[in-house]
Amino acid sequence: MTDQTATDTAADANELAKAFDPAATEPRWARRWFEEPFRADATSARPPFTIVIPPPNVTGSLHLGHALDNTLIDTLIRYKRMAGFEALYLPGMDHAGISTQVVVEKQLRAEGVSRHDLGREAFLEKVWSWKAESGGAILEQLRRLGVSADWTRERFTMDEGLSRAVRHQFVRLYHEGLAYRGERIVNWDVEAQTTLSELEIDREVRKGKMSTLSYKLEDAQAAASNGGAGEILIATVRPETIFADQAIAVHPEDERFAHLIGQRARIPLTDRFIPVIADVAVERDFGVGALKITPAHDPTDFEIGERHNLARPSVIDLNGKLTSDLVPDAFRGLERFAARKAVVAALIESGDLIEEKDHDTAIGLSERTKVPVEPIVSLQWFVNVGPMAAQVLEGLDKGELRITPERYTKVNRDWLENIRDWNISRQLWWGHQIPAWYDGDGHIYVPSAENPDLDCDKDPQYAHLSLRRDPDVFDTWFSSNLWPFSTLGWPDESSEDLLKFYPTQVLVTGYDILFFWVARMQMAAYHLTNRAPFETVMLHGLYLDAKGQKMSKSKGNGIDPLELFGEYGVDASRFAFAFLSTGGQDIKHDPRRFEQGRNFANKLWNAARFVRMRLSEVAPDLDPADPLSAYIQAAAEMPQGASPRSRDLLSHLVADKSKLTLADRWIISRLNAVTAEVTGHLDAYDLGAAIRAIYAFTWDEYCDWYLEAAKPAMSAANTGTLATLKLVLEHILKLLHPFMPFITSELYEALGHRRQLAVHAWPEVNVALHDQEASEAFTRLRAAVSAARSVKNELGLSPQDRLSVQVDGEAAELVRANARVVEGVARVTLVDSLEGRTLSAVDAGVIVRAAIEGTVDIADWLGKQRKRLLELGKQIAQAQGKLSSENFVARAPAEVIEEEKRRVEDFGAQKTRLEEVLGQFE
RNA sequence: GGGCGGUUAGCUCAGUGGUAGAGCAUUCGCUUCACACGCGAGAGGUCGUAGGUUCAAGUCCUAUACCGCCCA
Repeated sequence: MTDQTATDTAADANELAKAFDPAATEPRWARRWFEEPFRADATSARPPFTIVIPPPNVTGSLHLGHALDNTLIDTLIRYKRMAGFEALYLPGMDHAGISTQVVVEKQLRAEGVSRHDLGREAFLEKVWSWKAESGGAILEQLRRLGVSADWTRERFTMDEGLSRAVRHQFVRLYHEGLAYRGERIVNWDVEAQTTLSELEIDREVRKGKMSTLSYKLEDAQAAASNGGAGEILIATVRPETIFADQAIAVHPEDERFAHLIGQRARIPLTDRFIPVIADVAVERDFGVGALKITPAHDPTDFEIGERHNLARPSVIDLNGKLTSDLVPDAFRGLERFAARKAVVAALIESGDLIEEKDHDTAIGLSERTKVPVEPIVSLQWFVNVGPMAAQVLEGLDKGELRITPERYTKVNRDWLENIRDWNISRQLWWGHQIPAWYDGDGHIYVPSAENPDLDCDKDPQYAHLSLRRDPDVFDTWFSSNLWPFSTLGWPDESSEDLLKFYPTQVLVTGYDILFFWVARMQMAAYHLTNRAPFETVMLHGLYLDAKGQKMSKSKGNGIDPLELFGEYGVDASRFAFAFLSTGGQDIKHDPRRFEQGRNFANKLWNAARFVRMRLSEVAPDLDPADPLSAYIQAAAEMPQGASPRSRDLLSHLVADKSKLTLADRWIISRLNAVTAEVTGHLDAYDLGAAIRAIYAFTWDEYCDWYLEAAKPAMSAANTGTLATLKLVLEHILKLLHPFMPFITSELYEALGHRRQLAVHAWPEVNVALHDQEASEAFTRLRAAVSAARSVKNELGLSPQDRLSVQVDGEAAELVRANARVVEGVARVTLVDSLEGRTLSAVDAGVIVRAAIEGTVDIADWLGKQRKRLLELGKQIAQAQGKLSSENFVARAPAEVIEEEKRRVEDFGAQKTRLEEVLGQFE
């Protein structure tokens, strides 16, 4: 379809639009890259370069963080594809268990329905239809972003293949003894009705109360030993849980309480007595120094309870309500926070509340529902991740995996070193149902290692049993941790894709999911595939709002990427993302960066438009037999062999410099240097530096200087200049393509190419293109032009006014030899001599003079020159100071010393001339 | 409590040892035949503070202040 599509384009219109219009260009390419995806070939001989997308959650649509992620990924992928790699950008999405279920439940609630009203099957149907909707929106956004993903390989974490991978992971971990079922204290989300892992909880400090309660000692003797006080005071922030108290704990070395250890005290509002125990976990400085131990409702208490063999009755149910026979009737059935108030009131009434004071309490909130989590004791599935973490740490030691910015390696390590068992079961419906079955006696049945795919209730060996499958599903990260290899065919280890594209080269993601996702992928990959899942982890910063705050739905400060795309264009947005991404720093939103991208796109568009116009004007006068002319004329890409390839053309051009002007030689030399620079930055994954280099070269050098300098030579007689114009522009398009794929593809086509730019080769660096002489000479010409412009400005002339100037200095001869360029660009006329008083501008190697006519106010000019003189004096003194220091001369490298000497000379010469110029006004 | 990042021009940010940069804003002048989403000429920083290392420090080290983030 390539050729057919190409017909309906700007390439065939006679002229490009005056301004770049993203809306007129982007949809066509976006559609093309989606409909004809960049397929990666597992059988190719090219070296692989793989990046798997951090799969977006199907909870809605993409935010700016995703747009940033995918821009960076696509830029690297497009670069590597051009550079000769078998580049695979593997797209897909995450079912995002709890997040998605919460979203759909919220929708249902708005309709007055609960998931239980629907039942599991009907509810899942709802979620799948939401997945289709959300997934479609995400896909559309990625499509608009122009990512060159291999859409034939799109994956979803609940695909058949990926679900199979999850099951294999679990079965294997179970038989290795790493996955187990046990009763532990877990974090319960009373709204979502599921457990949560540590990572799914946000800590927040809230204002609360700390209550000091009186627990009456059981016998009089104890009371006596307590200085007559018949009580022990404890501090708590959760008085409503006292009914589940199992002990009072004090620090073993706390003299205040030593005599009470072993005594018993009564729980207020009840008739039950609990022992006073000693445990080192008690903080002596907290409250009054004694704690009530409630194993079922606090993680620390749970641990203390385990050490002392305490029972762990629960008094709060899964809905967060007080329950159990232990709770007095008055409070039974109350919601936990209401219960707290009621219990406090009762304690005041009974006189057991000694004190209540303000206290900042750290509480855990469910990341998804924002509800305070309730620690509860429950039978759940866990993974002992210690051994897996150890494998990753070993790999990090061996340097098998690089993280950039490097500082995150330590963060990664610290987390792995202090890792705790991972609760992987969730009481949700949306997700991978756990492949574990139970019989009536509570025995566990898990598929065999030999045949993990066979359900236990279909396994003939268990036919005599009545098995019930665990209704729970896995934590969503228990599937996304397999993403880099499950998407490539694992557990089928002979999968062609897996063999070719795994391990992947880079993982690009925000540092905020280093623990959630990156570390878990590391562990799964090392354990299940015996290797690191990626060579490099490239972490970028978070995309913050203009005030520097995290964007969030609740704050309503989010910015929709589509709005930015609409306002500035996708290329401009991608430019901004690349430009802003430096060193993993957080990114504060700044519309000015998007404007810069838009302006840059327009600048490039107009440069191309200009070049194209000039070339088509002269094309009829050219001889098609000449290869350069043929290249210039080409309205369509020449058939293979008829036209030299562009890099050969460049070599051809510089081989015969007679056809080139100084400006041509200079820009080709600069192009080569910039190509080397950009390539180096891209290889180092420093996209910000790369785009900056391209931007500066395109705007400041190609447009501002080269195009202006080339204007006088744009005639049919100068095939060298015409070819240089086109060649350098095409190279710019190639260098820029990974960053701004739409406009570059469009312009490349408009310059007569049929094959889309994305599949062309990356420009090579060629030392033969370096031209020191031209670089130095053109720098002098630039100085002459700038000086001439400065003089015109001082004289208050309009740019179009012609001014006669006289040029002196070392570079005078060079300037005269290139008079046409200097006269054209600066709009001056070079003359040999001038009458009367003159006003001058001095720059490196040149002094440009113009006659002062009439009543020009030169006070301003004189002031500037004097200031300049002072500056020069300072610079010279500084350089001379260094040169006269024995230490400097003895220790500094020779080239640095040479540089300082050169400065003294250069500045000295300028100073002399300035003094001379000013002398005539003394 | 532990760890990390930031502090550079009015604003937002680049810049890891050798003459301080960009975009925007600002001053002056321009409908110069690619571009006013533009062109030219300017102005504007003792690089948070205090020490130190070095021939040489925005850049390396130490301390410190303030802002932000992560973990407990």
